[in-house]
Amino acid sequence: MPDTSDLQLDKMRDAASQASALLRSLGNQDRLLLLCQLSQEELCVGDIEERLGIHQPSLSQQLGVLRRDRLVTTRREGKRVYYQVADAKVLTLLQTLYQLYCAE
Amino acid sequence: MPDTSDLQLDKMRDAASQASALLRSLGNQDRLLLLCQLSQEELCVGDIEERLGIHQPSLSQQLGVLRRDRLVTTRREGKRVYYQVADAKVLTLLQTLYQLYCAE
DNA sequence: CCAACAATATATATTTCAATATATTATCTC
DNA sequence: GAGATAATATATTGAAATATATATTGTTGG
Repeated sequence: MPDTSDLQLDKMRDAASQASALLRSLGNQDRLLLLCQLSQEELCVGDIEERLGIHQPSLSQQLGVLRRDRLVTTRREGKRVYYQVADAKVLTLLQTLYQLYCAE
Repeated sequence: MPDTSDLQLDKMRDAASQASALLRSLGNQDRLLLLCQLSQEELCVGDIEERLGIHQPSLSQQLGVLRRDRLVTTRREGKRVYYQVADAKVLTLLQTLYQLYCAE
């Protein structure tokens, strides 16, 4: 029979499973950079390509990962596809990371 | 010749490189769980094993990763090795993750 | 149909994971 | 001080996931 501490451990494991999945999604230089861009404004693939100098197929692949993990959503406008951040947790984490690595 | 925006991009890339490395270090369920334990108090391997139910070799391997990435330090006391968190950024991130996944 | 924009496919190299086995270090007992 | 034991670390292996570069395909608008 599970006791209180086992239940707590299950909850911790569940939280850790979700949290570590998000950390892996962000744990790539290119994905992190492009999420930083998207956290400021909605952008299409070409915009991101130009800003970050990441080649298109590579960019599309990373965007595909973020789509799969439901961290971004897309909107097509003619030939262009616009991306935006779809997960509030991402924005919170990006803010923390900004403080740790980009602020004085 | 690099202009201002190139310099900014270099800085961003550097920050993203460091940040994404940290995210990868934390991006594993077992490592995240054991860092959560260590964020509360210094613990030896056996303590962690008992609390989390992770098998010893697996635990030692994950602790080895955290040592390699300089996120924890160790102190030997007789047969036991005590671990503690050595990186303030880890504590900050854990706090944010706690708010996102463990708080109501 | 052609050009622009984006996604997918393919191939290869690398990293990571998980399980098992073995080694190291320190303590204890005789 | 020579084993025996406890605590921890390392090695090994095979499978799975990820990264990276290039090539190809799909979609839309002109």
